[in-house]
Amino acid sequence: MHEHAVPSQPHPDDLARVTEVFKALSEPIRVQLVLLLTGSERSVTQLVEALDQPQSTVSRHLALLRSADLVKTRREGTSVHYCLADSHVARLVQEAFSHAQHERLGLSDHPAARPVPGGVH
Amino acid sequence: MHEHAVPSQPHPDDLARVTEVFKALSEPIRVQLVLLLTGSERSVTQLVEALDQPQSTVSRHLALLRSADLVKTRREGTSVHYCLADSHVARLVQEAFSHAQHERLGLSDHPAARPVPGGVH
DNA sequence: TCTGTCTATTCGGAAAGACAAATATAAGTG
DNA sequence: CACTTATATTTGTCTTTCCGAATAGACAGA
Repeated sequence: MHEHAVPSQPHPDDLARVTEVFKALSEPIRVQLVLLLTGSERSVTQLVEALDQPQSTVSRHLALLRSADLVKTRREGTSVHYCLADSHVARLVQEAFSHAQHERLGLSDHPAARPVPGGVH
Repeated sequence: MHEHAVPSQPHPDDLARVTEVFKALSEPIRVQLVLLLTGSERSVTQLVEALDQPQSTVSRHLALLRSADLVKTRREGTSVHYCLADSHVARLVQEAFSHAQHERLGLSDHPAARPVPGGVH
């Protein structure tokens, strides 16, 4: 298994892109936005309500996610609906949570990705 | 597939941990350090040479990675050897590069993770 | 202990990023 | 056009983070 590997000297564009994505996901509110958009699109209003944060704050973070091409928008009348740009981000975030969960549950090293439905409480 | 999912309202500790990890990986030099440590441990001197950065800079970033429990150290005489704390980080970074590569190559959405050996030049 | 090597930490300044109120823009309604 | 709703952007302030020279600490050999 694992015949594939990124060389320790990666393509500069890839390195830049990777860090851009990680930076975009380095704030709790933005990770939460990604989670909320995983599986279903949502309007800004819905996101503001879900996060209970000022509208300008949510909008600003959405703008950042959009400038990183992690989310797309669709206008519908006066409201704007956001959704994930592709499955990449969701997958990445999913995996990160899987790891965090394992750590929290005291598991040493995970043998195979195996998150729990509902997220283990 | 994909019966598992993180709830849009994740465990607070997990959210904190996830953003901590993403933040740790949001700088090019730190991602490069992880790449260099993937598969083999390295001394600080080796890392300094590989990255061609001031020793204090490399050491400072290593310290951050260590405080995030992403790397471990082993002392050997006067030198210190770093290695990844577990397979989580490597996996996450690996996946991020796989995504970046796909994007760079103009592929729309990847159907299944399938990185290229050597990283595609 | 003195010296050289290797690594970690400190420190001051610069740059980047976050916050939220206020303001601007866009679209629909009458 | 006037008005409302929904979203975006501007603005000033504050916090965080980064950089790297300088300094400190740890270890081995003489």
